[in-house]
Amino acid sequence: MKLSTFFLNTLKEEPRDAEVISHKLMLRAGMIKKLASGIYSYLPYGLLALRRVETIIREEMNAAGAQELLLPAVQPAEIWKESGRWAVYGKELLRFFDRKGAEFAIGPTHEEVITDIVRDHVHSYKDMPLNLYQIQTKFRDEIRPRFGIMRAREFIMKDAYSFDADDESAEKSYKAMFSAYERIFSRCGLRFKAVEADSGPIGGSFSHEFMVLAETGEDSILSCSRCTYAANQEKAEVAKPDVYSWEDALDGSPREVHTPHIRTVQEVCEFLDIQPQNLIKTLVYTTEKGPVAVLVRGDHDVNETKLCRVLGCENLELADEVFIQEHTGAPRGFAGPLGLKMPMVADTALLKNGPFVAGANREDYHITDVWLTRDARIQSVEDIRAAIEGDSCPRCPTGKLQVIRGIEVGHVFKLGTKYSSSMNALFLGEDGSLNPIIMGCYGIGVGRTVAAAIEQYHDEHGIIFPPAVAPFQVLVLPISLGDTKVMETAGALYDAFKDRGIDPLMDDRDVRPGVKFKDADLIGVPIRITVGAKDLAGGYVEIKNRGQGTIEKVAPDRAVEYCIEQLQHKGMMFDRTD
RNA sequence: CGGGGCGUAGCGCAGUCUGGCUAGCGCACCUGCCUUGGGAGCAGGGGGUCGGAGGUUCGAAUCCUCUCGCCCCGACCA
Repeated sequence: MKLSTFFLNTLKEEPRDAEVISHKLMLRAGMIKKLASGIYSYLPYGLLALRRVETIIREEMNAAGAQELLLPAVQPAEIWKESGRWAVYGKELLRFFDRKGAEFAIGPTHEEVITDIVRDHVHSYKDMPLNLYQIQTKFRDEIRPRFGIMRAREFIMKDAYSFDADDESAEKSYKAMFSAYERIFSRCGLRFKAVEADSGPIGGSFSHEFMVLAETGEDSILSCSRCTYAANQEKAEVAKPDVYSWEDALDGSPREVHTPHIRTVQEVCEFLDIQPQNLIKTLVYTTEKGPVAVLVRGDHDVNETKLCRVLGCENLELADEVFIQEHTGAPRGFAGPLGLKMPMVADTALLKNGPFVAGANREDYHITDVWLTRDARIQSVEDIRAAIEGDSCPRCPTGKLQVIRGIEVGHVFKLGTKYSSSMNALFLGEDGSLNPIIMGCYGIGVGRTVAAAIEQYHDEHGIIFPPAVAPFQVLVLPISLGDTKVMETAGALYDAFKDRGIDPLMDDRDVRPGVKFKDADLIGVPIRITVGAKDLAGGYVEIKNRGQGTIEKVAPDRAVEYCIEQLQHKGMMFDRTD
């Protein structure tokens, strides 16, 4: 491709609305253009990168035995009502009417559609295992789209669905996808981590998220320093602490102290001269099963996902001021476990390091010398707090959890029979019994993967594409268009790359060299070959590795070979498996 | 949905408080000269219903009312 005719417009100045690096660079490098909030066009340069990722995904999915199909973006309300999600999905599902008044939605995901297909075509255990996938545009009407293509409303996603006759087979399907994902992100050249995730209300025993590691990532990951345990913030467990002994618990007995207008953790600590870890924070939640008091240490936060699972409830909300006054007998800030008349759940951390200070359920009073299991009627002690840096690993004896940031690019989970049951996707087993198909679902944000690659690989000059994702792997940059020798050499290199099956980009624009160099750095082509008159007189061209910043002088007739070696040697080559 | 901010040329901005000649600047774009190893210089040029509607006024980018869009923080969420 010749740059003089390629549809590419780079920007010198930073777009005002862009916040994160990948968004800024994608706009500046002419990859995308915003049409509306969370809705973007892919311009040719951006599309090339997107296609690279798509191709890798396609190859690995096919290699794993999945079959590609294409599903409609517009979906009738009926199938959503059948699965029960029409009522549950909320405003994120963009709904509308057609001319006849029939109700439709734009697909945010395709479980219903795929289940509808499979229930009509799969009737026997002999038809499985089956794995079908699609790569296409989806729409979720996000409350707040941001970060450009990373969290857009319209986005391109690969979704695969597996169908199995029994759990063992379903687990195999899951593992096959898991390792396909490892290959996909490895081939993209990304540093990533698969972390345990909460499978949410859908249930199921497995769920993993694939996170591209980047400082600017939106998600927190807790990862063990010693073993392989890693989980997202929602799921991350905390090791059970040693429980205090009853001898310790004997000293002191609960005493009320006057704490006028002292209600926040910080205020109580200052007033009584104690540390937050010596305080019991009592939070009142309302659920569909009634109110519940949740006790955590003053320096800890409740993890509502874990709490929900422990309580077995679906809706969880912090109670308001009025509710608290009514049920604890005191305004917000003075609730405590002693004498509280509602179910209580305490976090495991409260089994250790007593005694504690807690609210007295009486305005302007707290209670000191509280030993939780001695003094309060606690229904259950569970792991319900958010894990934090330095917590003990739940899987190994000595590891500590550390917090790292990541961008979620993939999610694999077991759906079980949620959709097959509600939508009647049944099959006949070997024994003649009729059962719902066991499903799994495996997504990859394609556009987000491109953004994540940029987020992970860039410097102050621009993008540094991993070669497998790069729209072009090589850029031929002749310095002076007026010099015949330069243009001949550049042209020969350009043709030679094409002969070797590499599509090079040639900057044949009649602009000053500085402009070309700046653009080359910005758009992040992995290898740049500069052809200049002086170098040619010396018998060489200059080959720059964008990632390493190294520059080598190489004879023109060896240049193509050298570049290919570089791309292969550094593991940078776009390596095909099919 | 709550709080904050912004809409003036493709991009980045000034002008708005305190109304007044033909609405400016930088980048980008076009023409010419010149230049050619890290976003050169000179000269000339094109491009705007100042987000939209209504109002006040002799006169509105500027003041008032309504409205639409966009961004950030928060709440929320695959």
